[in-house]
Amino acid sequence: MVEPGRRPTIADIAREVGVTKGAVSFALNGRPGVSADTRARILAAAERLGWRPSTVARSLSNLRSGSVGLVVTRPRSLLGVEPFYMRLIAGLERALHADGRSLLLAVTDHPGDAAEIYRAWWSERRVDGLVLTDLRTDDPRLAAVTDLGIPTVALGAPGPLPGLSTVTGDDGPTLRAALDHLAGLGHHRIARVSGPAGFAHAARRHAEFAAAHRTLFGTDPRQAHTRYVADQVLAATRELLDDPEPPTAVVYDSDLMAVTVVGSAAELGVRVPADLAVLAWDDSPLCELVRPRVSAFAHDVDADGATAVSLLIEQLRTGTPGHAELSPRTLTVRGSTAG
Amino acid sequence: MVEPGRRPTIADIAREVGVTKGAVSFALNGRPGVSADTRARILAAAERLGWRPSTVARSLSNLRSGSVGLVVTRPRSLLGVEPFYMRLIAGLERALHADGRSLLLAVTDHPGDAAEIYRAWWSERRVDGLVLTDLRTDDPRLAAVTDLGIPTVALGAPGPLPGLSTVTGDDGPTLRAALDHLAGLGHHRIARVSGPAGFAHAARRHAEFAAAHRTLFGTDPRQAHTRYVADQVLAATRELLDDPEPPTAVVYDSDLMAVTVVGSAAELGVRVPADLAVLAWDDSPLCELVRPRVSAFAHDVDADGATAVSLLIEQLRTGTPGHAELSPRTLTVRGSTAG
DNA sequence: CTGAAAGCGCTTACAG
DNA sequence: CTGAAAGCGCTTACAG
Repeated sequence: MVEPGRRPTIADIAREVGVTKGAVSFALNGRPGVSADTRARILAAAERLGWRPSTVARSLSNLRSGSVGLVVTRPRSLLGVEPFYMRLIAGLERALHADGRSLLLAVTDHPGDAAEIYRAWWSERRVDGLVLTDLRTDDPRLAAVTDLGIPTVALGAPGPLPGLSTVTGDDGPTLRAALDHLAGLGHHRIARVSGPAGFAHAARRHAEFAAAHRTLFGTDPRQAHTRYVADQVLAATRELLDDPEPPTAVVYDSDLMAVTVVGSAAELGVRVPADLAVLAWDDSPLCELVRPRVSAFAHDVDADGATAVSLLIEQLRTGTPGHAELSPRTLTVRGSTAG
Repeated sequence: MVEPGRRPTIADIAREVGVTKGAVSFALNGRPGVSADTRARILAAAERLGWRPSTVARSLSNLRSGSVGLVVTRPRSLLGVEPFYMRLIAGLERALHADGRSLLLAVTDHPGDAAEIYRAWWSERRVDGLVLTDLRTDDPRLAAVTDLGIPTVALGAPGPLPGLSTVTGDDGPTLRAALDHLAGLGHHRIARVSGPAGFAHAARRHAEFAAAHRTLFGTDPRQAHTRYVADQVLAATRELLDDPEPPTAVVYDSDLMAVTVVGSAAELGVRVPADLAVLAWDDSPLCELVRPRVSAFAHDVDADGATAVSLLIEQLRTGTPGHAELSPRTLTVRGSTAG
């Protein structure tokens, strides 16, 4: 008998069926070592009592927490509007949930805190592994996870990293496709506004865009680095437009950046797309909020999150990091780059 | 000696200092029962070894998980663009983190799943309590958490609920302020587009807006219920505008709704604010993305999350649910309701 | 194949 | 004030 309110344990089942707790554990975990008849009676009792395994008890035995950690190190003000993070979190949670795991989340405005949080999580045995995003050039977090030996997957890493699982992507083809699309519309002064150079992905795209531009036009493109904040994006754009030979098209490093510019076109003194074509890296419903709607390169955040999770789970099982590709980016043409 | 890679436990500290594990536990938790000298030596050893408590071990002893659960039951497609959820999650995480707790998150497209997830979390001892949002009229989750006896705080509940902590707000004054603001600009045909009637907050605001409108104008206002999806919001707006005496101002139930309408004003055949003034419930940077910028009633999501968390923690400690008020809403006037 | 026992890393009621 | 021991709910190596 289990008094109401108390949640049943394997001891209750064992008493009910008249076997040991060990036998119950074997039966419930589908391991050999218990007769078919006993197993059936144990499963029936578990069902009848409404037994579910205690996650913490199992974790303590396993020395595994069942959780995967993600530290989002972006300003809170950005988090609300930049759709990427919510989508990433939802995607990771879905993939982890499907494997009976959960996501441990921390949000901090200060990037330097991340390594400290990892250290605490690891020593408190809160996480079995980590998902890293927004890798920086010379990222201090890499040393931290390597030193501590935390199984980790780096999502969107520029390339394979020693000891980590990585989900990498080659942005070159996408950036060439961006240039091709715009050049096909008659543009030949095509600039780019990039995220902060401190981000590995921004630095890499910066270099790859330059290379693609040189191949196509034989010259270096104009590119600006800026933070993902509205007024700085507008300032960077204004500076590009102040050039004696201003660009007629700009590729932005996020959908939010591009949407901000299209929304503020009048203040910038340009018409989109007549004076300035605008193309976004990353797509989201934000791109459909402004007029003209914003052309964008979409990628499948859910799929990339699932890829990262499966690599990490595999690494937890085998001890060996794995590598995979980001989902490809596909262009959706809308009004902001109309012909 | 603790071999490298292995994380130290209180047994290591006990051996190092030459006392029992119990003494170590008392010392580390600041409880009486150990001499000042021993305590100091224990703390020093813990520091030297880099000891941190194992969360799962502590949870198993305490029979408390240290986690609070949130199930977000909105379509994933909405989650990316609607800033509220990411802000709520970040706010809850911050408040919980400050208390050494963590947020367990699940995202599901299907509202019916939530009660099932609560049940699983509870029986697996994954959570100590829950945060409920987006209460529905006759919400099946209420019966579930009451039956199971899960400590729960309902954020944005219409009023006190038996057995639950609640953070409630009176929307009446805000809706009257909305009408006053618009009437002050000369509007007297003021409609409202509301979220689905199934949501308790939408139903309540619907009724309170009607009451406020009757008080001010002596007539019932036109109001429409719609899902938080772009085309349905536009359809509802179009229907209002098709009236022989169309409204000259509309109050929308979210910033995203209002921004969608302002972004699509041309398709709707209206100029904002000349033909149609637009006012949003909830503020976010989205409101600054379109032109004209959208006037909105802001509230402090972070503060409300912190309030919910502190009520829940108090309830976990005392067993008694508490009640508090939502942060007040403040109007930011922008171009969409310019004079 | 089966069962009794130890162990995961903590906390705490209880006896000296 | 101090210490030895049992317990939280599982898993699993080991002996019958």
